[in-house]
Order: sequence, then C-alpha cells, then structure tokens
Amino acid sequence: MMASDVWKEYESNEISHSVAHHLVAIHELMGDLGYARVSDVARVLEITRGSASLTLKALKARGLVLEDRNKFLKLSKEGHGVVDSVLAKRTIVRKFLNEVLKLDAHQAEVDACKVEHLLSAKTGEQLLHFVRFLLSDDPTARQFLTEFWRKLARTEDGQWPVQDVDQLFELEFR
Amino acid sequence: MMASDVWKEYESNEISHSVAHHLVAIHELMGDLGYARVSDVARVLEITRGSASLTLKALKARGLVLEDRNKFLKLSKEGHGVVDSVLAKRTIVRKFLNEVLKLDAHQAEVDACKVEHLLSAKTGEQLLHFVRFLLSDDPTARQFLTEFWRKLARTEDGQWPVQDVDQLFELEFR
DNA sequence: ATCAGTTGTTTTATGAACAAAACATCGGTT
DNA sequence: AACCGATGTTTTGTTCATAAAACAACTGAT
Repeated sequence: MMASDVWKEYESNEISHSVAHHLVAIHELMGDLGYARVSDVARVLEITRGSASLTLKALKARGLVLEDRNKFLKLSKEGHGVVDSVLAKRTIVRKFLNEVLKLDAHQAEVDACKVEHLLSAKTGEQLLHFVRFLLSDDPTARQFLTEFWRKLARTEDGQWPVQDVDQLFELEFR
Repeated sequence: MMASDVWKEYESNEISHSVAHHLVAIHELMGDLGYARVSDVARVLEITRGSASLTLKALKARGLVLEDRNKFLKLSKEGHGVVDSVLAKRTIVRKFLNEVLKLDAHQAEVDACKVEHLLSAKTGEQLLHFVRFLLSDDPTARQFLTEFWRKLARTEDGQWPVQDVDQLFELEFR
C-alpha cells in the first residue's frame, strides 16, 4: 500500500489530542472535586485560562460539554462517550506496555497518552481481548508470558544485542 | 499519576507526523525512482509543491535532508536514522495489529501510520521482542496464539459481546 | 462599601501545517 | 528567438492550539 493512501487519515481524527485531554480533565475533576470550571481545567492541563476558555467554547458548541447558569461544566452524554473510549484505550495500552512488555510505568503512561485518541475502536477492542487473555490465569497464557519474560531477561542482560534498526528491519522483508 | 505530568510530552516530539512522512517519502522515492525532488515528495504526499517546499526547506536547515546543485534531495545520515526508526516502529506495529490481533490490513496500516512516530525507542524495541517471540515457532508461542485465536473466533461469533466500554473499564479498576 | 483576589472572556500574537496563486527558472520544441 | 511545460519558491491566507495580557464580573474580607 502506498503511504499516500493512508497518512492523511491522521488529521481526519475528529477528536484531537487536545480535545481528548480537555474532556478527560473535566471527567477527572468531576471525580476529584465534584465540579469542573474553566480554571480547573486550565490548572489540570497546565495551560492558560484563556486557552482553555477557547477550546471549551468550541466543545460546548459541538455539544460535548455542557455549562450550567453558574459556569460549571460537565460532560454531555456524547462527551462521556468520548472520554470512555479514550480512557479505555489508554488503560489497555498502558497495561500492555507496563504489565506485558515491562516498560516502566512512566514510559507506559507517556506512550499510552500519546496514542490513546488515535487507535480505532476495533483496534482497542482487539487489544482488550488480547491483553485480557494474556493476563488471565489460563495456563497457556501463563506459560507463554513466563517464557517471554525469561527470554527478555536474557536479552536485556546483553545476550542478544538488538537495539539496532538493522535487526528491526529484518522483520519487514523476511 | 496525574495527566498533567504527561500529556504535554505529546508536542515535545521533535519529529512530527508531517516531518516523518516527508522523510519517508524521500526514502521511498529513492527506492522507486532513484531520485527525489520537491515535486515528487509533494505528489507522493498529495500536498502542494509550495507546502512541500517550505517543509523541506526546514528539514534542510535541520540537516535531515540534503540537496545537490540540481535541486535533487536525499536523506542525510541523521535523516536516514529517523526514517529507519519510524519505519521499524510502523512495521512492527502493523505486524502486531494485522498478524496477531487479526485486524484487517488497511486498519492495521492506518493505525500503525498514526502512532509510528510517537512510540519511544524502548517501546519499539520491546514490542519487537514480543512480536518476534510471539510469531516464532516456539511451541509455547504457537500454543498461546492458537488458543487466543480460538477464543477470539468464538467472541466474534457473538458469544461474548464486549463492544461496550463498561467492560473495558473493568480492567482499570480490578 | 471598598478593595483585593479569583474567575471567565476577549484580543492579539505565535508556530505548525496546509492550500492557492503568483512568480521565476530552466529545458526542450518549433 | 519565442514559447511552453515542468519545476521550485514566495506570498498570502486558513486552521488549530497555544500564550500573554487586558478586561469584566463576581466573591469575600476588612
């Protein structure tokens, strides 16, 4: 497949990284404080109130965020849907990176955060099935993970120097 | 971990989606045509020559792209490094999505393309180890995949309706 | 009641990434 | 020589996501 067919779908995402995090911030604030105002969102995201105000205005216009008479924000039904799907993907990716691939918690969080809004619903769903089975108590899964981690430990002790892209590239053409 | 610690690292990527694809386009053109000019890059990426000209000017200034007397472009050593790391990640992610999670080829390509430039080097490396072992002829891996796909087929026949985010969320809090 | 602090909005500006169009250059044709 | 088509650049304008600063409105303390 040519790259041209695909690469522009990146921007076609109706939910940008920024939008996703504004919505998630409201969700978290409702849990933590019981309310969410423009300033609270700005503080959580570490952006200025002005910036948050503009983005949230657009989200109100899109019907993802609602505002009461006292300027208190909450998620609409559709807003909740977006947050649920984003957080679900973040969670499953983080779990996979941290608990399966054994990346440290911070790196797992960072990478999960970067890709959470980009994965298709189908990808998120399949990944869920996969990780769920992989981390279940099914003996086949247990045995596989044990064996993988054993090999991984040897690799990281320097038995298998794989850092170089040359080795990564074997995969593409074999 | 609070979202605030992490989410801004998204932008801190020195290689944007756009930059990654300009570099990859040059790489592909060198393979296909043996040369790469501004117009060729623009055609491959389906953007205007003007836009490509500006982006490529910046990449020349950054030393990732070189230009000879006749305006023919090529990747510098560092440019090649970026392309290698991006393509390696795209390849391994696509392979995982398509060959393990059984997503259709197009969806796998789209999602891989979206995340290729966002994953850390360590994540790419660990994912490589994982997929390499998973798709190897190790009997443990074979057995695991067979069992996973068996369960997956049952799920997709409607035995296990999991599409809802509610179910995804169990994972986060269990 | 005034004054200070908090909150929200608006305005102005930036940078990245694009389009569109004008412009310049160069090579080959006639 | 004049023209044409392909190529590259520049200019202008747009959108998105941000900062910064000015401003308005409300809140609470004295």
